[in-house]
Amino acid sequence: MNDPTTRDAIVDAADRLFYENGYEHTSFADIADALHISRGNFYYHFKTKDEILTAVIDARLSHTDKVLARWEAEAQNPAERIRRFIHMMIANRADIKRYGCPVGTLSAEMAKLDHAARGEANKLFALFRTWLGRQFKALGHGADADRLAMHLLARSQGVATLASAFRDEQFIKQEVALMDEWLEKLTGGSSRHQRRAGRKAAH
Amino acid sequence: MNDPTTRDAIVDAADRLFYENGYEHTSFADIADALHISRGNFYYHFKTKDEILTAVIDARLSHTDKVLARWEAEAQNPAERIRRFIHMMIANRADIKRYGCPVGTLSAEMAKLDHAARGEANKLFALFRTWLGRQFKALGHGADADRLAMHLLARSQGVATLASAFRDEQFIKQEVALMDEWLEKLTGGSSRHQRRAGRKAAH
DNA sequence: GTCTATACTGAGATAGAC
DNA sequence: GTCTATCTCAGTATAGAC
Repeated sequence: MNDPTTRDAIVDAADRLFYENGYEHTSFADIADALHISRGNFYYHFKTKDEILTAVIDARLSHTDKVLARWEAEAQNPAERIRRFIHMMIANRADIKRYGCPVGTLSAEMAKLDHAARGEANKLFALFRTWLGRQFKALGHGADADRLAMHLLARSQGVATLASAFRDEQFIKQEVALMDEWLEKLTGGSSRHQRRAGRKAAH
Repeated sequence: MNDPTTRDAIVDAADRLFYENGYEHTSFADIADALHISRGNFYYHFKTKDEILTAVIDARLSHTDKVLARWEAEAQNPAERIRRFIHMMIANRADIKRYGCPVGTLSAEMAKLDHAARGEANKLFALFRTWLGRQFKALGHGADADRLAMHLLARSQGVATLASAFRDEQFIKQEVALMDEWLEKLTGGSSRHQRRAGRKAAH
């Protein structure tokens, strides 16, 4: 905690390597080499690989928290906020094409390894789930809010999986357009007007 | 090739273990222990871990081929065949909940490892993709057949990912119902009539 | 706080006896 | 075809010098 730079650099590098190569496939040497630091120095900051994983997940959680709060603040209405979520896939399409979704692939790996951090990793999913659920509720879909949130999460996960398998960015754009349509229909086709009017609708 | 039993037993056990624990996380010892054979015997049949992986993928490919051919033969019309694909998720829901989709998780792991067998593993996806595409084409969606096939594949992948993350079988049923609706709409709501007219209902 | 040296473990792989 | 014994090497982890 005293000198955050080295520690933070380790977490950053580990975050990236876990995403690109997988948690298990990433060794201490890989992280140390990426930072040009020695393994000994490494162990001064983290005693075990699990500790790094926890730190990486925590960093992702707090980063996601901030992003969701920003979307909440910047976007005028729930439909627009949900659209931000959907269009995140466009912004990250190059990474998604190569490595899939960082949330989904980590969660899947933790499930296979039956790793202790599985619960922590899934909090990332839960974060999006509750946030999306809140938006759908605000749109007047109180009873179905969680179901809709899960549905949209699943759609994006599927898109990431296939885009990565077939290395196909175009597919991401196609499916994002379909999700936009779906959202449009859900908001009674009035969400663009709503945005302009600046109010939350109950359909 | 002379005595297929031991070799086949190895492929079977490896198939299961790769699915449940991941390829990288599965060691030779794990497979040997599962079969109660020695590691030496093991290496008589397969020289490297990659060889086993290739054998496992080949086995999955030929198995999938057979299943798709059976659906093609048993179901009366394209809509009914697509429904078989969708409902496969119900039949396998217990495994999906625990370990995700065998096709999607292997493909994702190969992508992260940047493994030589990535192309082979993705042939499993391609098999479903072309088969589904053929059904949609037969339904009269020639221009959109591949897009629809990819869309449906993505939906199922997403369902598997979320069902596994949240250990939620109910979610699979919910989403399967939505996919059924989607298919119904796509076939002009006439597919049930087709099925009833064609054949004894599958109960 | 950072480095070097080193111990320990398990996984991949081989040789050769039976 | 199957086994035991053994080798190598990468990955995890620790101790202690600077």
